[in-house]
Amino acid sequence: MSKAARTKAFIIEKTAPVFNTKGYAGTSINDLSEATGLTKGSIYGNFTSKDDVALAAFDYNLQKVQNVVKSEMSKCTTVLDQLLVYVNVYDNFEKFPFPLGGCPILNTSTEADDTHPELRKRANAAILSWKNALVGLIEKGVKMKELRAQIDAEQTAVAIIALIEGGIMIAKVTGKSSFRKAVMQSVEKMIRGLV
Amino acid sequence: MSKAARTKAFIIEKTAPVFNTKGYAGTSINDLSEATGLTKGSIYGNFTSKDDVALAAFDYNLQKVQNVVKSEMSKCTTVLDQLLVYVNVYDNFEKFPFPLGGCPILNTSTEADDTHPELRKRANAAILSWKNALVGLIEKGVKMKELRAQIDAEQTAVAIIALIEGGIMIAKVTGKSSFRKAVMQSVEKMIRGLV
DNA sequence: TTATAAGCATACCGATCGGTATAATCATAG
DNA sequence: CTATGATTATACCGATCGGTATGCTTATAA
Repeated sequence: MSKAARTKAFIIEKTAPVFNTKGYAGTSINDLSEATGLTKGSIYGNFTSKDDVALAAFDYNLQKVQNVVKSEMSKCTTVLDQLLVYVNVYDNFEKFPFPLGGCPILNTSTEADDTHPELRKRANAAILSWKNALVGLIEKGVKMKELRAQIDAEQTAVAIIALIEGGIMIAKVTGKSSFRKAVMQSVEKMIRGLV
Repeated sequence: MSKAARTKAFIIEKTAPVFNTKGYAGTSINDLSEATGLTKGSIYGNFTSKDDVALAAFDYNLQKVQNVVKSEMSKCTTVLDQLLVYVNVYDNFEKFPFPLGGCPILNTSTEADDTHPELRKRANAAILSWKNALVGLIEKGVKMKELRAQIDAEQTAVAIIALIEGGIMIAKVTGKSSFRKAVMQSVEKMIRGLV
């Protein structure tokens, strides 16, 4: 790993939480300098623009979330347990290495949908792949006779994502994690209703 | 109504959609000038700061949403129908005079939760009052024997809000209103499950 | 060990940021 | 119709914005 690659990774690691809390428009190059301890010049030596850093930071934050879920899922054998991983993970948010500032998909989606096509594209892709993963999981469960046959996999998948993201948003702005936990109970009900 | 009051209302009306699409940090005073056709000086003649305009704009956008719901609810007699107003309204988003840029609660919450205490406070209050309205409605339904007695009103209310906000977010970033409609079907199921 | 390039800091660019002092213009009560 | 205060525009403030040109300082392959 070259020096440049290491510095680049270092910058991403340090600035990702800043972008995820302050947002794209709310984050200045100066913020990136402060977060890394590097000067503006050295940041622009490794990235071509603020956009460039922001996109890499989003990818990093998203990876972090996906790693948590993937890691927990690998411990499960049944489809039901795999689906319940989401409940577990988002119910115990703080126990996992989650990105500072909450869910990057939620944050990036709401900021970028009207303002930043490239970031929006990434958030869009993240949602679609999440949804497809859920649909695949549910269909697998149906095939394995773990879940009922008459399930609308697509509708269920989108509802689960909406509940999770909505729950995160509510808990974050109210400062009450109990709201997130309440929503996760609804997610659990919904998942157990698939059996 | 004095000239000043009319101008103030005019500024709010014209800038509210700008704040709701570009966000607080992403909106400049120059944007406000362009949106109103007024110069910076005259905006600061009616408001003390950018914050001042932003807060008023949020209130305006929130009012707009609440008016739609209130107006539709007044046409309903049963609690069930009143609850289903949310499904109807958010399913047919485009047919109602909704604020440009989507749900102001969602937009403001995700941007301001880590950055802007005053805006966050307002978004927080909006969520809580929405939740309380739902809880009140559900409890009324239980008392009137319209709904089952064993309902966890609080949990149901939070779940409905989470579904709606999550659904809006997903639909907005993907550009597929069908996702929002799918989520609203889940909300309808949830509500009909209360009977 | 030394040549050479890659990596980083300093200093600067024009533009725009939020905000204000002051002058011109307008509405309105007497 | 005029006086007066309220309202709006002009012009400007220092600070910060994203970005860059230019050197100094390192890492690294020969």
